[in-house]
Amino acid sequence: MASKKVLIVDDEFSIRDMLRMALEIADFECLEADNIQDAHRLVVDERPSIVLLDWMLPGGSGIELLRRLKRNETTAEIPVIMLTAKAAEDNVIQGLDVGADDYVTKPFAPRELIARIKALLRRSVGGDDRDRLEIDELVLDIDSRRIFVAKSPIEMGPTEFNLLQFFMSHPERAYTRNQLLDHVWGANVYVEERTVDVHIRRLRKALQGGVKDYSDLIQTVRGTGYRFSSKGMVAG
Amino acid sequence: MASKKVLIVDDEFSIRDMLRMALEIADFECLEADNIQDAHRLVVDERPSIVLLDWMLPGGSGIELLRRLKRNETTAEIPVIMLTAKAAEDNVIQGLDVGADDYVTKPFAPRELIARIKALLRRSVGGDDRDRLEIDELVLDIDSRRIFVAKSPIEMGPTEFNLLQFFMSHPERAYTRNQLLDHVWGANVYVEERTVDVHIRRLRKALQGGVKDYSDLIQTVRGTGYRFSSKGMVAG
DNA sequence: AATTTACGTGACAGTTAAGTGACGGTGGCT
DNA sequence: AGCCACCGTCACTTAACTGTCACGTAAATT
Repeated sequence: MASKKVLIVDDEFSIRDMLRMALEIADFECLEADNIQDAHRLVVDERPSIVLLDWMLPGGSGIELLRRLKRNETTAEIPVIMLTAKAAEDNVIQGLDVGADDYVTKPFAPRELIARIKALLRRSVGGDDRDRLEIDELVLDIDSRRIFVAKSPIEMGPTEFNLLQFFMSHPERAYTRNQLLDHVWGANVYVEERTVDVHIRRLRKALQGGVKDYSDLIQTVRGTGYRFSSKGMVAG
Repeated sequence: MASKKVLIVDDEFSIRDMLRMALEIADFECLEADNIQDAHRLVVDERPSIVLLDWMLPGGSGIELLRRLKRNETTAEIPVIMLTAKAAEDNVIQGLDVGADDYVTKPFAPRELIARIKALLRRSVGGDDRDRLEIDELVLDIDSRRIFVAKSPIEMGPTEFNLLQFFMSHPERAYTRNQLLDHVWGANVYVEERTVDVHIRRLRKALQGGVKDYSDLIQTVRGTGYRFSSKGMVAG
């Protein structure tokens, strides 16, 4: 198995260091962040297989990040393990409610943590989650984060990829620009509605680039927004 | 899963907020109300798939709303889950009598609540859950905002779509031009009555465009306005 | 049958929404 | 630092839809 990426989010250097060491011994690749902004960016850009999230962080508590991740379609599936001080049982409950998949109380034995990580990865990888979405000869490979048209890869930016992933997981449905912003960009980000148009255009352009032209899978719904649909596809 | 609308009726902001968060993570679309009047209006206008109803509300207790909903034919089918303080066992009995479909006592785990919501939706919706209106081979798909005639899509403008959606939700009934303006264009817009005629014509034309001609579902009621009716449809 | 009234229809111009190309800014990478 | 990819926004173009009119036609009224 290719080594899996683990994102460590903790503001204490010593803890990160200890975790990194334990994880690397267990053959995981490590990413680190000591604040929410970096962490979120790393999740989006690097798409780790799992996130270890400390509860207490400067600039917004861990639950804030957790909410953001779970609310966003493209990051919600990534398992999150909360790291929490022993006393704060309340937080555990709260965290599990918001969507954390497991928690470990400090101080913890690295062995235990790694066991839990492996358990979660087994669950998420082995489960019913499919790692690719396809329509006709258009294939979106979630694991490698690549798009193929008739077996050959086509290029697009991360946002276009996320947008397409969202569309392909929710076909035959019209979405407003704001809904797309919520699902693809994440709620509580502030960007103009019209920005969606531009990314739609970039995505369409990318979908034209391949051997086959799939750009009209993305349809404009005037007065509303956009829709992804394979209905009425012409064979050939 | 297609996202379903859930109406949260509770006067405490914190509870609403918590519920909204949990529900959005579970991919539900949320509506909120903190009083009976707003709640009732939202039920009628938005037609949520389910209502979460707090027992204690300012301006009339939750049971009042429950009665109103269950008494009305068009809202009676919407499942209602009561949210109730632990002590008040009596209320639960009373609520179930009046027609609540389930209840959850506070404090509750969001996971549990979501499980119940899903259970109820499964029960009431049955299998595949798409919002659509259909008459014979004419299908209006609300989710994708498309019209199909005999499975193939036909084109029309937004206003025509809205008009048809209104007609198909209110068949067998004559409406004056002004009523149509109110319902389809919205009150407080000022347009000429005759404008309706033009859109009716455009809609009829669109309904002729498909494989089958459905234009005479829209009938002129001379001296009054128009009516959508499937009565007297000719087979073939 | 003539007249009046209401609706149907095609055309038109103003308005609004979406498509598009360009640009500056940012952050990662070498 | 310098380069590169990408993002968000803007200004402008293009396309689509809207509302209204003028005129044609059908139905009621006389």
